[in-house]
Amino acid sequence: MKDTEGQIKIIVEDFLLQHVLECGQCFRFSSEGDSYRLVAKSKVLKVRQIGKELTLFCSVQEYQQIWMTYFDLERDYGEIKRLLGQKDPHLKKAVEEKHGIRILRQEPWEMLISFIISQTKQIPHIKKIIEDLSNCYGTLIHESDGQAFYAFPTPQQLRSATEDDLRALKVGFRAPYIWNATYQIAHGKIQLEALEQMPYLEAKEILMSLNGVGSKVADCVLLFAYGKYEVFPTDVWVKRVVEHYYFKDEQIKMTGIQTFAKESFGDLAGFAQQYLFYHARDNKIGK
DNA sequence: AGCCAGGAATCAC
DNA sequence: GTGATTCATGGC
Repeated sequence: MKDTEGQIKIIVEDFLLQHVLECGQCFRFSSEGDSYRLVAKSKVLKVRQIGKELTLFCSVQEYQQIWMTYFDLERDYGEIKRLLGQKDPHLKKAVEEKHGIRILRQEPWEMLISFIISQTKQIPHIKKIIEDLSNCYGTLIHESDGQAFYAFPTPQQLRSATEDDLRALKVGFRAPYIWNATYQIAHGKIQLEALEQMPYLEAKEILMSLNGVGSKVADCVLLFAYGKYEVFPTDVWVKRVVEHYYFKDEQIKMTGIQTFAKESFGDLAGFAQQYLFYHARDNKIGK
């Protein structure tokens, strides 16, 4: 690791910024020339990758306290990919194609609201709504070239939005879901920090007690914010790719997909899901 | 124009 | 308990 005037250079293996950011797990990033700019953890980060060299435009302290964990840089993805690749040829192909994926460690509250918004929406629209939410209710954290960046609003900040305010941001029928979840969290009815230490099913049950949070949204929060890697979030793409590759295009129920994933991928189901999802969506598998 | 999107609640049986 | 319908909005 080298530190040169506010930028860190590190060598990364099994890491490709494009895969990490564009595989559908996060929403607040944009491509800027040969770099990406992302907003997370109430920070704005410019980051660039050339070959195996990753350059982060931040201090050493910020890297060690935030981004090393955020990008999951201390995990051996080579080993994960090796184990998954030997399970079956379809997964092997997905892993080879999307070899640079990392499962980010994002913030529970932001993931909760983001994935409540995500239901039956396409990723570009999800990104726009999250930007609008942040611009309207979040804290100004950075300005450059006349462009302002806002942190994702805290529960307390989002409390100032009425249901109609939310509807104005085009969240549609999700407005009461977001409003209610914000109320529950802001008033401590549900403590998101407490889910960290809980077993998967117990934490999932609590998340699903929120209106508008079903099995898939809960699993996304548990995977992308809490690192519960045994989950297998099953959306339309994952359902299609599993049916196509493993059940000869036969229609399978959600419970069947979950059973299949648990038996096939075990503790690595979350990783397998992300390789399969990105691969399927990029190649329109099963559609 | 009609169908679908990183689904979930509600109703019908 | 399972299956169909409904829910906003935007992209194609």
